[in-house]
Amino acid sequence: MKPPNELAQRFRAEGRKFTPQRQLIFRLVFDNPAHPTADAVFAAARLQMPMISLKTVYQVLNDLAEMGEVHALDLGTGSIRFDPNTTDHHHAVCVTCGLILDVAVADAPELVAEHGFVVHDVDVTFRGTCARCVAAGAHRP
Amino acid sequence: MKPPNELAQRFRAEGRKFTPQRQLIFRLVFDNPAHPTADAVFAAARLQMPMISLKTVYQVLNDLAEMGEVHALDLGTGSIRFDPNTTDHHHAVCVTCGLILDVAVADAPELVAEHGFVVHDVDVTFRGTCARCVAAGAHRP
DNA sequence: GCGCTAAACGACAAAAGTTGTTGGTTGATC
DNA sequence: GATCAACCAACAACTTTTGTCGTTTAGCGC
Repeated sequence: MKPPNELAQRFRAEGRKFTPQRQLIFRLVFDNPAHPTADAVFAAARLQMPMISLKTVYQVLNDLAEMGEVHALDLGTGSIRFDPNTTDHHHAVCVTCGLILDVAVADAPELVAEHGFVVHDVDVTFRGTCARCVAAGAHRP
Repeated sequence: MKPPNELAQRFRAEGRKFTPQRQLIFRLVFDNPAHPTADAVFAAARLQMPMISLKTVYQVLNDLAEMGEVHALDLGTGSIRFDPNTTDHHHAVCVTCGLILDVAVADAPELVAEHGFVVHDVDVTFRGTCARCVAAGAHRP
């Protein structure tokens, strides 16, 4: 995801308006490694802009996803999460605390080619317990 | 997933009732490679038992998932899919027709160990276009 | 600065998938 | 057969996400 000031340029270049709401959401998502849900972004946005609506947050996040500036992830946690890191990587989800880690991709599997399946995307999700939860002894609550 | 008659024994051994509804759902899911949703199972069950309720289907499928007899998959298709194949394998989802293929696992990635993350499960989803849809020229509708 | 036009905003409500509640019914066991 | 826990179906609630719509606002040329 581009930094907010470059995003502003891109929005204007594409004829989109660069509203204060969008500006706020950009700042909240940019360089945010927490993989927030739309609701989490909404809660954070509300603190600074109490009148912002959930619909606007969804709209802006979906716009960013359409533009390829963020990735919308379904990690099986019940809601879609947004990731400003658009480089190719996997995710590790802690089943205890919900922590989400970025994981580098090792090898692109050509296995599926045997079925004649053309792979566009590979979504890989590791589920387990993160280091902190292991240390806390909370393997499986 | 065990065959229905063995499942009946396990249910009885655990004190669960082996009702006609459960029996029907077992038959519909057993050896079914289509990865059906709860709603699809419901539709199929209805043909043979018109009075069965969607809640019952969910309840039975969740029971089976809890018992480890089926896997509940969130493949990003909007609803949970149920897979009687409980061996370790990946899935390939055709973004055009929704076909779901089973894919063998090549190697368990130890990458995450570097973060101290203990991996319980690895969910890998390939998204792309299946051979039939490629042949039909429907790469991206 | 000023006005025009398309776009975005917020409030409301609805769609889809899943789960909770409840009261009556049924299965397994003795 | 009698007992009792468990299951069943109907209904409604819940969560996440999206559609609708009238109003407001940003951006752009003058």
